[in-house]
Amino acid sequence: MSEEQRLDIYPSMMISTDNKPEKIVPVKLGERLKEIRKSLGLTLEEASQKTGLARSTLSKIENEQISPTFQAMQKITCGLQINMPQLFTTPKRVNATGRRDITRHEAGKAHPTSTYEHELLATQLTNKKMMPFKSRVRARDFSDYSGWIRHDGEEFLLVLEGEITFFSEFYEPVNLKMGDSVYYDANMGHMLISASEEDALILWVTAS
Amino acid sequence: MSEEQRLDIYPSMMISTDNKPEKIVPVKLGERLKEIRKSLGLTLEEASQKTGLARSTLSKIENEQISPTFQAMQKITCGLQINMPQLFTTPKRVNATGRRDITRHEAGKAHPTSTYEHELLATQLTNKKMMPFKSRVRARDFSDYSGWIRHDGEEFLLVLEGEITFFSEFYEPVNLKMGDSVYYDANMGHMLISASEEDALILWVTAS
DNA sequence: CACATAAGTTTCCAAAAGGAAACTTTGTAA
DNA sequence: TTACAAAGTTTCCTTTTGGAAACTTATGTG
Repeated sequence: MSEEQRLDIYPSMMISTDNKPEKIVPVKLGERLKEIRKSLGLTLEEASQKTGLARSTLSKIENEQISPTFQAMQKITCGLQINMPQLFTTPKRVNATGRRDITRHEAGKAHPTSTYEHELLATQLTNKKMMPFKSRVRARDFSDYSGWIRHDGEEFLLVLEGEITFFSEFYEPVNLKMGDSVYYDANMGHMLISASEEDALILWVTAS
Repeated sequence: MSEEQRLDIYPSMMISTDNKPEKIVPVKLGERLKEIRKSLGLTLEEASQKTGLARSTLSKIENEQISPTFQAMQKITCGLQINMPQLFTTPKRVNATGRRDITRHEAGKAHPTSTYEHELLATQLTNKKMMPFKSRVRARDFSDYSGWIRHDGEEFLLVLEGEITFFSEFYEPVNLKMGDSVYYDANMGHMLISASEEDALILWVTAS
């Protein structure tokens, strides 16, 4: 399969990349931190253990009694596994909201090619950031392809059934069994073939 | 829980988060500040006047001799008319290429919470557009949650094992069996519980 | 209800940040 | 090269942060 072919399975993939300039409003850090901690279901004590900051310190930060040092903030973001900007931005609700699209088992939109049988998921929705589909991998050999597959964005792949060999431009081929997954930049040449007796089934999600 | 993000499922989500708990590298704040100041063509003295911080203080911050307080950082961002995130993110983040991260079956990074057992995938890569993880759904009831889960971005969910009930703010609850999937806006309130005898296993991919 | 326990706040002190001024370095002109 | 000014760094001291423990406030439990 050439790369044009590959691209044609991305019809509704015009992804809304409305990168609005992040307008950061000075936010009450303490308040925000408390929100975050609560949303994680953590007590001060637990947060203390995760961050390495004393629970008294966290309390004071949350109540705006002190202004944490950058160091302290790093401990917080790192310990709670969040990123800095999250501490300053209150999650905005500007993007689309309220959409939902269910795809029942094997009820996706079929899209066969010479090397795959794709089953597109959530095709009712357009303008989505991700494009999920299941694929039955029929290719068995290099020669089933006419070259590297390559396109914009990033791709996540999970093996649902069987086994595949994942080839990519800059890495050794690797075998992936059921349950294994790989995340890669899709502009790096890639392709894959079934390595199991039955054609493998994979889940693919792409984003650009 | 109110409308804030349900952060516990977004551990290493976007920019900058390294996965090492203690070994924080992320930002050389001082270096970054110096870059910014230079690019504005300001001397320490001028920056001092604009920010209200002593020039000695600015010097020490730039040379990483001290860790500024949040207050100081606000004075900086405000005085120099920049956004907080600019201090943490190096602007040169463009489309990466050639990255690849394999996660073997059940070899993801565990991240248990009260309602889920998450297994984060592809955690070696940072700055990715998507965040994939598998989750064992332990919640069995509404009451296991303290409110809608809600956060930025869009989410794709595929049931790998068992059965779940998917609740969302604007739709009737719906049951999803193995192989079923759903795509939705994550800022619409949502939550889910296992409906099968065994706790269900799902694949989740989020993007924002 | 009193009691036990967990969650959160305040106190107190050591440690670190922030500011004024002294000091050093860099750049420029004679 | 010296003289000088501007830029940047370090010192010294005051103010503030951050941590341990005492204290107060919620949340059950029998």
